[in-house]
Amino acid sequence: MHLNSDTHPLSNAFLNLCYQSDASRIRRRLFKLNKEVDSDKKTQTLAQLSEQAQAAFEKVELRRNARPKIHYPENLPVSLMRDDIARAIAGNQVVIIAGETGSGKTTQLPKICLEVGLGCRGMIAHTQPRRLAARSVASRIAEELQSPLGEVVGFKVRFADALKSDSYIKLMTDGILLAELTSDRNLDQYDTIIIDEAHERSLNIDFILGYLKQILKKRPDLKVIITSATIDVERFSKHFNNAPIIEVSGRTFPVETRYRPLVQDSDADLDQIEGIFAAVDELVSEGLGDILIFMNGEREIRDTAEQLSRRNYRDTEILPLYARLSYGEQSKVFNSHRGRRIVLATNVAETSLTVPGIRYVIDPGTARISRYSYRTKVQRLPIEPISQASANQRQGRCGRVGPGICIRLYDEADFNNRPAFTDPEILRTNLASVILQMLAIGLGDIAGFPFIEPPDPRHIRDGFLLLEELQAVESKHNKLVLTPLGRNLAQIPVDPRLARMVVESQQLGCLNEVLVIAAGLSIQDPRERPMEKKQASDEAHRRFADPSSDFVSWINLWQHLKEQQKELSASQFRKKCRDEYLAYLRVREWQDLYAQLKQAVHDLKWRLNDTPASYDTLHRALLSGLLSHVGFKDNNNEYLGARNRKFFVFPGSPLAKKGPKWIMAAELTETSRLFARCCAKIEPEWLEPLAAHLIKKAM
DNA sequence: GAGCACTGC
Repeated sequence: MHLNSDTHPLSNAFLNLCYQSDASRIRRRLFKLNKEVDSDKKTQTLAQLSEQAQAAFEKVELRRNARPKIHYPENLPVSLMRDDIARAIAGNQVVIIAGETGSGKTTQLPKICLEVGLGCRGMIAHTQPRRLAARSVASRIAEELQSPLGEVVGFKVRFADALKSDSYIKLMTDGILLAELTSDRNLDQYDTIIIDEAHERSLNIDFILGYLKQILKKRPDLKVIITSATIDVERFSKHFNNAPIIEVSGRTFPVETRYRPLVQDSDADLDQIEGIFAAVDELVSEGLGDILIFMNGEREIRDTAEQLSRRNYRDTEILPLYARLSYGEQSKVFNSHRGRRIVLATNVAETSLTVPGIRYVIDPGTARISRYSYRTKVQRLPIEPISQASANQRQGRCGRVGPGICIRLYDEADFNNRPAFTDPEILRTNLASVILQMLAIGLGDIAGFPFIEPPDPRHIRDGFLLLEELQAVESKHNKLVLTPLGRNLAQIPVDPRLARMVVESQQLGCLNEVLVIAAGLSIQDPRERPMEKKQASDEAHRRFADPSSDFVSWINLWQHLKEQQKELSASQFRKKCRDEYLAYLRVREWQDLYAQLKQAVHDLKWRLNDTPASYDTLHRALLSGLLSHVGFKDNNNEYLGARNRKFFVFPGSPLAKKGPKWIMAAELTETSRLFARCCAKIEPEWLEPLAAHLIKKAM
C-alpha cells in the first residue's frame, strides 16, 4: 500500500483523524525518515510509526466514546442558541461570540464544543485572564458535567493544576497558554482554543491573538473561538479574516443613567466629594440598595470613607475595596449584611471582583491608567478620564440583581467625547518582556507580527534599548538578536530586569539570596498595614529592616518565616503570620514563586550558593538589573546619566557626600510598591555598562 | 525618602 492512499495509517488523511499531538510527532519523524538511507531501517521505522498512528487513531475513538453526557441549563440565553453556535463552529475555523455577563457563554461554550465532537483530537483549551476565574470556571463546568474536578475538566494556573492526560477541557490563564508556546509551537495538544474575555485586551491576549492568526494555516484543523463583551467585536472579526460574529444576549436588568456633572453653570461648581455627597443623597432617597462608588486610589478611598461616615447615613456601613487590602478586609464585601452598604472601590471592582448585590453606581469618570512614557522611559500611573467602554462596564455593575441607577459625575457631552475604548495594554506599556519572549520563541520581526493593534515603534525601540542595557540582545548583521544571556533571561519567569539580577547573581555566587529578592519584588507586598494598626504593624515589620538596604530586609523576613515555619504547625504558622501583620497567602505566593524560580535555574544547571552572600556581591547582582533605573551624582553633585530616569539620591544623607561611588536608592518597576533603598558602594568596573549608556546620554 | 489601579508566566 502506498503512503498516499487515504487509508494508509501514515497518509495525511489518516493522520488528520489521529490524536493531534501524536500525529504531529509521527509527521516529524516521517519527515526525518526521508533522509534515511538504510532501507531496512526505514521499513522497520515505517512499520513502527504505522502502529503508533493506528493507536493514535484509536485514542480519538476512545475519547469520542467516553465523552460525558451533556445537558444545558435551559434558562441561559446561550443554551437557546447552541445550534447556531454549533453550526458556526463546524463551518468556520474562527468564530467570535459576543455576549454580556449572564449569557452563560463561559460555562456552556466548552460543553457545546464537546458535544459537536471537539476535544477528542486534543484538549479544548479555555483561557481566562485571571487565575481565580480559571479555577472557579473549571469547578463550575466540572460540576455541571457531574465529574470530579481534574477528570473531564481540569485547570492549570501558575502554582497549581488539576488535570489528567485524558481530560477534555482545560481551563487556564492566558499566561499559561503563552508559556506553553515555548515547548508546543503549534499548540498540538489542543484541537480547540477558546479565548475568553478577549475584550480585556491584555498584553497576553493581544499576543495570543496575533500568534493564533499565524498558526491557523499550519493547523487547519484547529478551531478558535474568541469571546468578548459586545464591544469592538468587529475588530476581532476583521483580524481573523471576517470570522462570523454570533451575538448572545445577556441577562441583566435595565440601568438608568443620570448625568450629574460637577462643573455646572459657573458659580455652582462642586468638587468631587460634594458631588459624591449629592449623588449618595439622591440615591438614598431612591430607596434601599447598596451603592458602589469608583475611586482612583487607596488614599482617595480612605479620605472619602472618612468624610462619608461623618454624614451619618442611617443604617449604613461603608466598606473600602482595593487590591492591596488584606484578604480579610476584602472579603467583607461578600458577607451578607442588613441595612445599606456603600462600597468605595478602585478599578478592582470593574473587572477582577464582582461586588454582589449592587443597585446603584456612582462613577466620577476617572481612573489611574498605567502608561509608559516613551519620553521619560518610565511607567506612570496618571489619573485619566475613562473610556466609554469602561464607563459602561462600571454602569453594568448595578444591573445584576435588579434595575439599577448609575450616576455619572460628568455630563453626556463629556461622555460622548471620550474615546470609545481604553487603549489596549500593548499600546501603553514597555515592551521589553514581550520582545524577549518573541525572540525566544523565534517569531522574528516584531514590526511584522500580526498584532490586532501594532505597538508604537518608539515603544518597540525602547523595549530593545532596555534589553540591550540588560545585555539580552546585541546587534548582529544590522539586526538585534538574542544573546546567550538573553536566552537565559527568557527562561526565568519574572520581569526581565529581575531575571537579569538572577543571571548576574549566579556568576557572583549569591543566587539563593537574589532568588528570594526577585520573587519578593514580583509578588504583592506580604506586609499588611491595616488602617487602624499602622503603628503596630510598622513596628512588627521594622524588626526585619536593614540599615543599608531594603533588599536585605527581604532576606531577613524570608529567614524569619523559614524558621517559624519549621517550628510551628501549619495552622500555628498561619496565625503567626496574621499576628505579625503578614498576609499568609502572599507569603505562600512568595514561597511558590521562589520554588518556581529555583526550578528554572535548576533547569539551567545553575547551583545555589551554600554560604551566605556578602553585601557587596548581592548589591552588585541587584544593580545589574537596575541599571536603567539608576543614576548617580559626581563629586560636584551634578547628575550623571539621564535625569529623567528613575533615580533617587537622598541629599540629606551622609552617603550623598561620598560622591559618585554610591547608589542610594532605586525604584525597580512601575509602582512605589517596589520602591527600595540600597546603599551600595559601587566599584568602578561595575559602572562600565551603566556608564556606557548613561554618561553617553548625559553628554 | 516616594506616597500610584489591576492582571500574568
